[in-house]
Amino acid sequence: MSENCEFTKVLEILGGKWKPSIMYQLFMNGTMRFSELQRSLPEITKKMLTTQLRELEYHDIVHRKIYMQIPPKVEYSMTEHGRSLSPVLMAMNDWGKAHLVHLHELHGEAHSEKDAVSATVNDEIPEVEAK
Amino acid sequence: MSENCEFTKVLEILGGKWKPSIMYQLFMNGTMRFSELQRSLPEITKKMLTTQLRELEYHDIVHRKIYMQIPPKVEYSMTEHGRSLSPVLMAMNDWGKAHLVHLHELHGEAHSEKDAVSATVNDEIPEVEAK
DNA sequence: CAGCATCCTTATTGATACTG
DNA sequence: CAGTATCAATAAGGATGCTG
Repeated sequence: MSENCEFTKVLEILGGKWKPSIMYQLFMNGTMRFSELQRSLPEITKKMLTTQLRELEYHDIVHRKIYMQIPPKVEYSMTEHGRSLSPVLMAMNDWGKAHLVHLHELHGEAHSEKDAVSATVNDEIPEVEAK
Repeated sequence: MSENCEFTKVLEILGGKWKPSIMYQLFMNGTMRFSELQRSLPEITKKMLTTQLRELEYHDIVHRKIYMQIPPKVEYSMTEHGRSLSPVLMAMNDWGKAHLVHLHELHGEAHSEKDAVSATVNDEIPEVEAK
């Protein structure tokens, strides 16, 4: 129950479709400009990138350094606090590399996962163990 | 970019408001019945618990063992594959315990985080470094 | 007991156009 | 360049009641 709260909060911070990817980029490259991040994550829109960065900044995960100049220049980097997330990110990344393959073997890449979940069938009949 | 895909997929699997908590319970208690899980996570609804468990089952993270009897009895447990997620869960849990406190210091528990993010202000003026 | 079906509310993500 | 603003679409989450 308290555990539940922990995980929920942690997911608020690093959940979201792009946050782990953004953090990973910043871990790898150190300091990055807005446009660099956008190039690294080709599928993210400017709006989403801005939103996610603002949330990460709010949680003191990334630092935003604004250069007062024309044209504007803004650099993002992990904060001290943000760097403490490294083990979590790395654990996720490692697991992904090691185990996502397994899922592709289970069900081919094709169909929507939601449909597949709904379609769960029971062709399994474990032993009947009376109460 | 490939990294992005990794993280996105991993979040599909362990993202969702309750999945980490469910998995954590199963890690701690081994095998649990549906009703036991519900008691452990008092705020989850039956619908959400069912949905999340089905998704975890689809991804071969939890095993669902059905006893053909009246009244029904269903037991959930982590699969072999699911147990490989342990490092990720533990990293999240550790980080939560160690660093969530820090956030409470930054901004009091009160206001909605979304509002707070929107209200981010710039009273910070870093050095001006021309291009 | 362990769900499923239905309906509904909120949150997240995205496309597009405009701005200092 | 680094954003905002607006609008629209989709997804996630939840309340409630019914069922084998």
